[in-house]
Amino acid sequence: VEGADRLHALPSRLLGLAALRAEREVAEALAGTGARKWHYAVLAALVDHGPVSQSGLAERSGIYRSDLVAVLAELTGVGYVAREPDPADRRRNVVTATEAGERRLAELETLVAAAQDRILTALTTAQRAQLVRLLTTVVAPR
Amino acid sequence: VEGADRLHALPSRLLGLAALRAEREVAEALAGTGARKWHYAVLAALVDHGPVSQSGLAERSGIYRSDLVAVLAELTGVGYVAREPDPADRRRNVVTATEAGERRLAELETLVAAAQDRILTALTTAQRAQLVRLLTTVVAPR
DNA sequence: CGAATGTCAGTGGAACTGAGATCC
DNA sequence: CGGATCTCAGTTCCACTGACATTC
Repeated sequence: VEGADRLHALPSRLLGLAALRAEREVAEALAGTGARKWHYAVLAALVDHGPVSQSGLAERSGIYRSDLVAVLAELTGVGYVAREPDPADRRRNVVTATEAGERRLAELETLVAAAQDRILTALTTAQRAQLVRLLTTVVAPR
Repeated sequence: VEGADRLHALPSRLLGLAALRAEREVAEALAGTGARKWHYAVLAALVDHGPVSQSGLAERSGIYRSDLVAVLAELTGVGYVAREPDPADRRRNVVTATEAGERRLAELETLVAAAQDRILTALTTAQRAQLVRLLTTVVAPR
């Protein structure tokens, strides 16, 4: 029988390990400025696509709409986003990134980008692109 | 400005998403027979490399020494592994896979393999190998 | 009415920490 | 003695669920 290392080539295991390190790298990078990954995700989603309702924002950014509440409370508390009732549908809140929020996003952007670089440090530029392509395919809705 | 989708091409995000789906797929596959991913990891590590102490097993399989205790309790409880004090060093326990454990591993193996297949269903065989190669490089000790 | 929205409380799993007991 | 090993208790974080009030 071959001395196969079942664990070390298992895709699900490799994904878990890589994701764990990536998560940590990002968290560590953002921790210095008191931000967490959802702060970046929410700000990026808002700046890239404009104001939305909370449920729409949850869908865009991937956060759960329950957990979004706490994140928005933090971000509005420091003035990075504004949350106002939608006059057209009073069930909804319209969430908008403020100018301070856009500046904050730019700041976080460099930190996140540096973290990505640290995560993929062992890969060439072409390999990084390929990895992103493969992962995008894997993650794509069936 | 380009309408760039910062989030959708972010490696750390893609890794997190893919890992989450993979984790779920494996958990779901194993849940049918009452196993969890650590059961497979521990059995595979034991069968592939032979008996070890708990700390060695923890290192091999990636589980924490603290959490390993509970997993071993479950596996010894149903007779898949044996845990005996090491006569040469009585601080240690020697953990061994029983014959029933080897049969159990074979059973879990097919379930786990099927889960991997479901995870990577959108990729060709060559792409899967490439993904494993890239992830292995990313995860490799620096 | 049913359906959607925002909010809150809570669950379960996993990674991780700290401390004790035993033994080298 | 210092250091390693096993064990237990507990913390923190995150994805996720369920329920509720309000509004469409």
